[in-house]
Amino acid sequence: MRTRDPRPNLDRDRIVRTALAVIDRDGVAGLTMRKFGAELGVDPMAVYYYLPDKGALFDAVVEAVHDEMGELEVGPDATWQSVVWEASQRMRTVLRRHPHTVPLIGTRPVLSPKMLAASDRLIGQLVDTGLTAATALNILACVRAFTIGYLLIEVGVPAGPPIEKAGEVGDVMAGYPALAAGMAQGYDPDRQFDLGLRALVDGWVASAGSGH
Amino acid sequence: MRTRDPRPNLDRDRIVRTALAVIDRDGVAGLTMRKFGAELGVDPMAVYYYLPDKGALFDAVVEAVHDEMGELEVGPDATWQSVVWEASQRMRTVLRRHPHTVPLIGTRPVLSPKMLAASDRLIGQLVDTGLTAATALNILACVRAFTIGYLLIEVGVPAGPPIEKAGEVGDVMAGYPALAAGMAQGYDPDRQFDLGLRALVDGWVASAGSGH
DNA sequence: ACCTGAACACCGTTCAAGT
DNA sequence: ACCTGAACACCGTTCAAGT
Repeated sequence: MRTRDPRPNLDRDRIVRTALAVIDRDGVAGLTMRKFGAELGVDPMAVYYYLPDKGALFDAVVEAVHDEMGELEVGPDATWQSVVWEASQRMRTVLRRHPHTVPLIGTRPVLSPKMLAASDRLIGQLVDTGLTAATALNILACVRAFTIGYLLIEVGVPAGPPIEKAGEVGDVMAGYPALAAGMAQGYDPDRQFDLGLRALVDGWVASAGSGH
Repeated sequence: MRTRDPRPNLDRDRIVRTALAVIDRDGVAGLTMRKFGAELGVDPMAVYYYLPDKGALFDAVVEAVHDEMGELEVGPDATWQSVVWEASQRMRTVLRRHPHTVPLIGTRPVLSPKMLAASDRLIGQLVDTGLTAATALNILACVRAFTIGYLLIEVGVPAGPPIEKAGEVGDVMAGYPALAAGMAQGYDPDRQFDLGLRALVDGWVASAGSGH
């Protein structure tokens, strides 16, 4: 008895936004094309009119998440260190809003025009602060590796079937004194990350020069 | 007409070694329980006698790869920098032999006794060189993040269905001058990685002290 | 142009049964 | 103890068909 909307009730944007929402809620493995169709209120195969396959859907989600990072505005007195720092922190902030997408981001290097343009722009901004393009690319690759690698460990979302249980972590720690000592003060992932990022950025200056 | 071997022709070790070999050959998605049974020459369900499910098989593969890294022998004049450097390089070497396992390693933080013992040992070795346990854990986490993050980008193995094609990379680069300039000299992943790792290690000294 | 629905060729896993 | 085989409840995707 529902009136049918004569206009298409599906479009690429709605599909991608919904996919991201489903992944945020149910994880990557929780997004099946069949359940996804139900979520959208259409036949599961309707999605294939807009995207060739599930891989393309994942790539589109990766792009959507990257879009959420926006563009960096760089002041005239910015250093390359400040630009790199800001880029990394922003990536971290956005990915912590979408923890289930981290394995996707780390694993699907989308080479769409939009993604390439974003990289090109960022490298250009780094070059403007005095780096060579090659050095900019190098440090960006390293900082990205650190950022997503750290998030991967931090969120610890298994990509496949569930992980074997290992009992109470607290109990297990008893047999590993150095590990236990290291974790005695508790651990603050943000602080740890900041220390690592700072080391990576500052260390580049100390050991490799600033690109000229 | 074949004579049946009266002894079990399956054991956990053979299962795990074969699984790693299959993943090396066909990728993670190429390992299905049904094909895996055929590979082993048994009914697919035979594996379930030794491991509860596919996730446990993946965890066992992760452990097997970690085992391949072996233990670090640390001389009396070793610095924490040399220990961390060696641990990272060894991880990189082993994972480059098993590129398809990288997403698995990055995504399945196995907490088995063996893995915990290995971490405990390494932290202990770092403490012996003068670091506090907390600092050792922190820098280890950061170096691991960098190492697997870098490998993840480097090997670029899609975890899900195949990636959307983006035409010839060379052609596409035309519209992205900074990117093109950065890649003009070609790129040497080993050198890039070494620079990043060195920055991370040296930077830690410069900005956070050496733990006392 | 946009969506449906049946069909195909797969999956992982449970469970009772065989030896 | 160790392995089999049928069965269950799913998958992603193709393709012809509907409107």
